[in-house]
Amino acid sequence: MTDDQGDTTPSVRDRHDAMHHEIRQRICLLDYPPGTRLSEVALAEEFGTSRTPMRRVLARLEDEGLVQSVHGVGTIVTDAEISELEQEYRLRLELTELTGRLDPVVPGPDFMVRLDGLIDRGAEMITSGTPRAFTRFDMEVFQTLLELTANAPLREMLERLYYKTKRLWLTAAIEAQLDLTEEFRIFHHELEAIRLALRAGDLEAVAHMQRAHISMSFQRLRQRGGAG
Amino acid sequence: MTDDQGDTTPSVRDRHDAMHHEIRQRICLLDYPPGTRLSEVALAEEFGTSRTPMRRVLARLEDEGLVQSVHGVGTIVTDAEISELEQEYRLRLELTELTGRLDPVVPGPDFMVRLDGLIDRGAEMITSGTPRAFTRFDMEVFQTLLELTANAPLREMLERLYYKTKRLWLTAAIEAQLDLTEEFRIFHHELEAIRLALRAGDLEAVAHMQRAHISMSFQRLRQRGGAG
DNA sequence: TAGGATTTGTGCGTATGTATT
DNA sequence: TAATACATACGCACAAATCCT
Repeated sequence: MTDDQGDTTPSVRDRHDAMHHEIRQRICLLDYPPGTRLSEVALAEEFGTSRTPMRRVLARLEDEGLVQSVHGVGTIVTDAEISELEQEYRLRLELTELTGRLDPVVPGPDFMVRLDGLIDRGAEMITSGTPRAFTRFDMEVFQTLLELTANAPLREMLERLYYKTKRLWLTAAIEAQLDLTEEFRIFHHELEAIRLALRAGDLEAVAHMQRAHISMSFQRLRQRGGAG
Repeated sequence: MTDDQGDTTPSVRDRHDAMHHEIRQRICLLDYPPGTRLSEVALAEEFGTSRTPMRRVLARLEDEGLVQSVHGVGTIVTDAEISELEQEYRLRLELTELTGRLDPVVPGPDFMVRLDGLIDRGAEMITSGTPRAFTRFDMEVFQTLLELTANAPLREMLERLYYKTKRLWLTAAIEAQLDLTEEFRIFHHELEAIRLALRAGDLEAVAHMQRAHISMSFQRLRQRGGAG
């Protein structure tokens, strides 16, 4: 009798995924900004485990490029110049477009209801949102729109690229003194456009819409970053 | 004084990469066919280390989808149906095409010399090659052609997809009773076509050439696999 | 059905490397 | 320059889970 159904005791893998997900989110929310030294023992204690499983999580984060462990020094949250980020952004553009061609999933009415809810929350966030809340919201939207393709490896790679680029977006956006309220507004507009395309059942248009906005978002970052 | 240059003592990461590379190659060469149970202690002893670093390697292979560790059972080399492989193949097609557009690298004369050498070896292999030698050769060609793009994340993802699909190609090709000599011949022809495109400096053509051949290769596999 | 053999997962002490004083 | 502090890397012993007899 294993836990193949229902909520019995969480398996080893579940705990691993939960810790990985949590720490990855902290990195993207800048709870652990680039350069932060993460302590194996401190994290292990916090999550109620020992160093060994935590090292497994940190190793995975290292393979994903989010942290780097150096013997004798520590596990440091990685940083990158905008120029280094550009390769990842351009690849992310192309993979995003692929979601419209590779195993697209026409969403059901429940999906549209969830999207409506997200868009409403996004509208409220324009005036009252903090950078942190906005990032959380962005992550939630990303995970939702990822359901529009059934191609598992594509989803996996898009997720990797998203977290690797998104965490530095917030850092760079603050440093470049971008008008975050304006960014919120643009994002909200993007979501409405995506909803329109979804209602028309045009998943390729949805993908191109996302691609265009990611491209413009990076463009704004680069212009301000290069200027100021 | 660290080992940043020259051949001083290999670093921790070097040993890790070497073990990972070796075991991954064994999986693709069918030294460890799908379903094989890998022993942590046996592998650790063979590589002259303990379980801990070996577990780190196996964990990475698990993240890459090549093996799966189950508590109390063992670490098993994963298997997949052709239908499951199709998603990965289609994504690989698209990423291969991207190598011609994302940070293409015009190769120098030394690269062309190496390619000439590879093509010559490929010609010999048509008559005298074993499936194992052919796979090794295919891996070497893949790594060489990967140099034609400078986009690091694209290379990384292409590598992941290559090993995840290639290891099952050999299994499926043997089971579907494909004419391997004919496959060798086709591959050699592909390489000559790629060389032609490279001499013309048309990297986009090189990418499309690779894409076309990967597509046709999978097509042959699917036809025979579905028929017999 | 129960028990033993085998395997992966966990916890912790120790070794090794780095940075700072 | 040397010593001390502290971090990750490693190795081993034990716990937990599964399979086979």
